[in-house]
This record gives sequence, structure tokens and C-alpha cells, in this order.
Amino acid sequence: MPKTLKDVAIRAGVSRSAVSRTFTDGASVSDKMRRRVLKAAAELGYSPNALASSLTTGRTKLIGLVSNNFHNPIFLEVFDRFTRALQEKDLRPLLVNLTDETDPASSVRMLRQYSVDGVIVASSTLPPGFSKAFRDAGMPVVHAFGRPTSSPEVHVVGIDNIESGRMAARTLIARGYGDIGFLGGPETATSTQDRLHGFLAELANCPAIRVRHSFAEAYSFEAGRREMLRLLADDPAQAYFGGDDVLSIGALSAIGERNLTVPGDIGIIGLNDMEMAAWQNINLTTIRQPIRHIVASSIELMAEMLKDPDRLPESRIFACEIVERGTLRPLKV
Amino acid sequence: MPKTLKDVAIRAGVSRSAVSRTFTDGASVSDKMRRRVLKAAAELGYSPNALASSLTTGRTKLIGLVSNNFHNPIFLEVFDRFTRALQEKDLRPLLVNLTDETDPASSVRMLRQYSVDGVIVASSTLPPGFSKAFRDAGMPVVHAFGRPTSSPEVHVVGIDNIESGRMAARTLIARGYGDIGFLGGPETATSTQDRLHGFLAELANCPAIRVRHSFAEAYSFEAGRREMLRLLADDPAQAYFGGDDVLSIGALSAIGERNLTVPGDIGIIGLNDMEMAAWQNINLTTIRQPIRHIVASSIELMAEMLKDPDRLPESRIFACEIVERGTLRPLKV
DNA sequence: AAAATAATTGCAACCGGTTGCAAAAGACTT
DNA sequence: AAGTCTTTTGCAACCGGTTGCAATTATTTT
Repeated sequence: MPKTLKDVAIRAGVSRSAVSRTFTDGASVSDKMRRRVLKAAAELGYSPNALASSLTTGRTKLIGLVSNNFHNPIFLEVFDRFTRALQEKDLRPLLVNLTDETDPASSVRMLRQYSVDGVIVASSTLPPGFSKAFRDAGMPVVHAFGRPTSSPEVHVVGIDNIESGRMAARTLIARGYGDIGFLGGPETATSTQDRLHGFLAELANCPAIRVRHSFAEAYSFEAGRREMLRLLADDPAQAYFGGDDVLSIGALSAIGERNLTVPGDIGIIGLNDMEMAAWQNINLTTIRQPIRHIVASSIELMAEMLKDPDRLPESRIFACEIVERGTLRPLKV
Repeated sequence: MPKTLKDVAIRAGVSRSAVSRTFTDGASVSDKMRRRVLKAAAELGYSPNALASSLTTGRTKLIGLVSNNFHNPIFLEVFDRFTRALQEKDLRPLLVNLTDETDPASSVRMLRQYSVDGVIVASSTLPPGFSKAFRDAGMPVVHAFGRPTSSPEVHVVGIDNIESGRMAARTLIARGYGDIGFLGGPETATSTQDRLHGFLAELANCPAIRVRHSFAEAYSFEAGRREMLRLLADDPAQAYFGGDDVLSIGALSAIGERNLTVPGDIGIIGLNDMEMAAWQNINLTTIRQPIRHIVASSIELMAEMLKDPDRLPESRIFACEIVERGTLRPLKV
């Protein structure tokens, strides 16, 4: 039913090439011709078929937006920002939800079938194998919220998790806590490992402070809550660095359930600064991950890649900042 | 760089049709032929170009997933479920983020350019004009979380907001509250209007109960909080039906900030049963919207539409249920 | 073993566009 | 007004597939 190039050409009494050219910018068409074609096109309600043209041009303007984080509320914001930014650049997000069962090979196949122009992997928990698989299949890749390294195999945009671990440690030290815990996300996630690493490294300078660590099973409310309940049952630390905000909020809940107060009995600092952290009935002190910048930078990098696919992979690291709210005791002066 | 049909045909020493048929199920190919082709294809790492084939078959297996709800956490779950369900059916979600500026015409154009096979509109706040615009452009449409009517113009899957308003009212009446408020979402949203309508209708049977209503500016934490702060400043009701969960949580926060207790001083019942409602430090009594079923049913309907585009538009209404938690006083016996 | 029937294969046209190239049309010189 | 240089236009081939049709091959029937 939709009108085609040919319909317009016939109606305007011109060649198909002429019509094609009026809808291709940079092509050689006289003003007279253009007007004539546009008139006919408008009368027919024609709009060019992007898929057909992709056949010859080799560009679909489709970008695979790949993620496995469909349970962490901050990713709603991430998707919001990514989709808007892509739309503004006249690109379309083809959303791919990586479940535990999906293997890299099949997602590669899928994205190749739709000849996406590039792939944005948005995940802090996905093993690097995925991004590499996409790259090996010849697609431009940007891994947002990934683990930046000094010799990246694909473009990575994210934060320095080691540094953010140090930052958390410094903050807790400055508050005068003498017994500190790291309540991490899943032990296998590289982000968890890096944060722990930085955290311990910083605390190594303070032999007087007691340090311990443990891991929740996931970056989730329930996992954080369960792990905190376990910790509370047996000699808890004075303050914890929670793996991320949602996990920390779970921990806060556990503390409340045991009728302990925050920050009176136990302090907590999270990571992400998700919207909820600012809610007055949560009011979580946390380390802000600059989502906005990470997204913007990833998009920018993707745009560059589309122009020059051979661009060398690059790591872009953004600084985090402490957001002071109400879950740590005040600074000692 | 990617291999084409022709490459495989040459390598296998057969015609291009033969290769095409091997990858089209239901086509006539001998086993011998198929094995030969598959071998060559595997050696070359070939996978068919879905876009090219869409040209002749007229099906892209692309489904537009259109929403403007990128701020309500329940929609992360909605997207999760939709994308998974689509993937299982071998369909691909093309995500469209409707911002306040986007008009129906341009989204229609966009979806037409990519010849999507169908459009799922996932939104409780989008005016019906959007879905109609898609339908008028000849695309199969399902509006999930829309407002079911008795003479739908497109397929609509959702809940009966009037009935859920009644349900909230009945619940509050049964708890013996004598002074009840409706704290709605944006006044213009049809869902708000319907819920209020049902709410008032049910309470009309109880002249002894005092009833008032007001509206928050959005379905958001901050809007709910602000409106509740306003209400608390001047003679609040004993219990409120909050427009949705996130708004209700904002209201809870406001109540806490004024050092009042829930359900001691004020009761709250929400709507949606988002994940957070079950968090122990929130523990919101609410009306559950059966997201899972709404999504599944929408997908099912879409699948039917793909088979038979002329299917008559249908409204599917799902029942809600009360989820008892801790923000209402106990039932009077 | 020949005839009848069924299954498989290749040819060629087509899907809706793009684009290199040569012919046609305009603009500019002199 | 004829000749030269640009710009515009249409032709035709191509992008990576699909599919109706006729020719070929395999299978079944008698």
C-alpha cells in the first residue's frame, strides 16, 4: 500500500533517479525539479524506504542498543538518554535484551541480519567477550559503563572503579570510622573487583582501621538486604560501602528492620546516585556516576566511528563525585 | 565485507535460489542440497540479510515499541518483558522514545521509513491520537496500558481504571476511614479521570464519609511529595488513594518528613505494585496492575494482527487485585 | 520398462531504492 | 550565432535477497 519511488516518478512525470535525488542531500537536482517532485510526493504521501536504500548505501542508521541491565532502575534513565540522543542524530535504537541464556554468537548473528551500523553495549556487568564479539564481526562498538583499561579492545566509556573505591574509603576514613566494611555486588563482576581493590588499597594506609568485605549475590535490593541481615546477625562494622545504590537501599532496609538507625548505628555510602537516592525517605549518601556524560560521550564516540570505522579504540574515564546526604555521620573537624 | 547469497551460491556451486530456499522454511529443497549449502554458508560465515529479504517478503520482523514513560520505574520492567517476549517470537523491538516535542506525524513517518510490521504503544499517559495515527498509516497497532473502551479504534490492553478506583474506595471504606482523599496523577490523564470517577461513584453510596480530591502534577515521586506536603499543611484526610505507586511513595516521604506515621496518622493505598512497593522500608499497600499479563496479551494480540491485519480492534481488560502491606490500618472486624 | 506423478532446481523478473556515466539542456564566451 | 564549459537529467546496472514458472530429475505406478 505505501507509495514508492516509482509512483512519485510517474505522477511527477520524471525519472526515478530524479525522485531519488531529491530525497538524497548533496545530489544534483535543479530547484524546479525538486519542487515538482516534492509536490507529487506530498500529494501521494510518499516517504522513502530507509531499508531499501540501505541496500545500496550500506547504512541503515540502525544502532544496536544491547544491555542486560533491565532490573536496575538507573538503566531506565540510561535508556531514556540513549534513545533520545540517538533520535536526535537521526539514528534508531534496535533494543537487544541480553538474558542469561543468550550467547554472544546469536546476538552477533541477529545484529548482522539487521545490518546495524553500530552497537552500543550499555552494561556494567557484561563480560568484555560480548563487545569483542561484535567488534570481531566488523561492527563499530562502544561499551558504555564498561571497564576502561589502558589498552582497550573496543571503545569503553565509564568510570574508574578503582578510584571510586578509594574515594569511598577516603570518605569513610574522614568520618572517623574505625571499622569499615565493603558490601560488594556479585563477586565476579569486574566493577565489584575493581571497587574492592581501590577500597582496600586506600585503607592499606590506615592500619588502625579494621576492614572486612563480603559480597551480595546481585546488584539488587533483595540481595543487599539479605547480605546486610546476615552481617547484622554477627558483629557488623560501623560503616559500609555498598556495591551500588539499589543494593545499599536494600541494606538500609535491613538495618531498619533490625531497629537500628542510620547513620547513628551504622553508616552507608552507595554508588550511582540513582534518582531514588535523593528521595527524602531514603536520602542516601553516595558516589555519583555521571550518567549523562557517559551517555553523551558514548554517542559522540559512536558518531565518530560511523565516520571513521578504523578509529583506534579508546577508553574514556569520567570522574565521580561524592553526594553528601544523610547516611553517614558528619565529618570530623 | 559480509558474505552474500551469491558468495555462498558460488562456493557451493549451485544457484542463488537454492541458497535462498535453504534459508527459507517451507521452501522446497532436497536434503542433499540443503547440506551442501549449509556447509558452504558455515565456511563463509554467512547469515542472510533480513532487510534485503524484507523488500520482497514485505515483512521486516521489526516492531516499533513506542513509549513516553521513561521515568516511571515500572516501565523498565515493561520494557524488559516486551523485549524478551518479542525476541522469543523472533521479532525485533525498534524503540521509540516519545518526548514532549515529538508529534504523531513524525513518529509515523519514522516508523514507516523502517517499514515496521507493527507498533506497540506502551503508555498509560499517551493520548489516543498517537495510536490512531499509526493505525491510519496502515500499521497493526496494540496500545498496552491504554484506556479500554467499548468501541476501541485500535487494540487496547489494560486495566479498568474505573473499577480500580472503586476497588480503592471499597478498601478504604472497609478499613473504617471516615475522611478519604483521592490524590491523583495529572488531571488531564485519562487514567486519572477514570480512577477518580470510579472512586467517587463507589463513595457516593456512603454519604457519611467525607471525600475530597486533588491532583499531583505528574506520576512522580516529587509531584506526590509536594502535593502531600500541601495537603498536610491544612487539615488532611485520614487516608488517601494515591495516583500510582511512585506518587504514593512521594506522599509517604512527605508524611515522614512531617513526623507523622503511616498508617497511624494517615493511610495510603497506591496503584501498580511496582517492585519498590514491596521493599520492606516502603511496604506500600497497593492495587496490583497485572503487568505480566498485559504484556503477554499485547504480544499475543500483535502476533494475531501480523497474521490477520484486518482483525477487528478489541479491548482486553485485566482485573487488578489488592496487595495488602503496611500502609493502611487493619481491617475492621 | 514405459508412463504418470511428484519433488527439486535454475532462470529471470522483481522488491524499492542508488549511482556512474553519457546525453541533453543551460549558461557563458567571444 | 556558434562554440565551450557546467549543470541537470535519464538510462541501466546494481544492492541482497525472493519467487512464479518451466525444465529437469527422482519416485511411483502399472
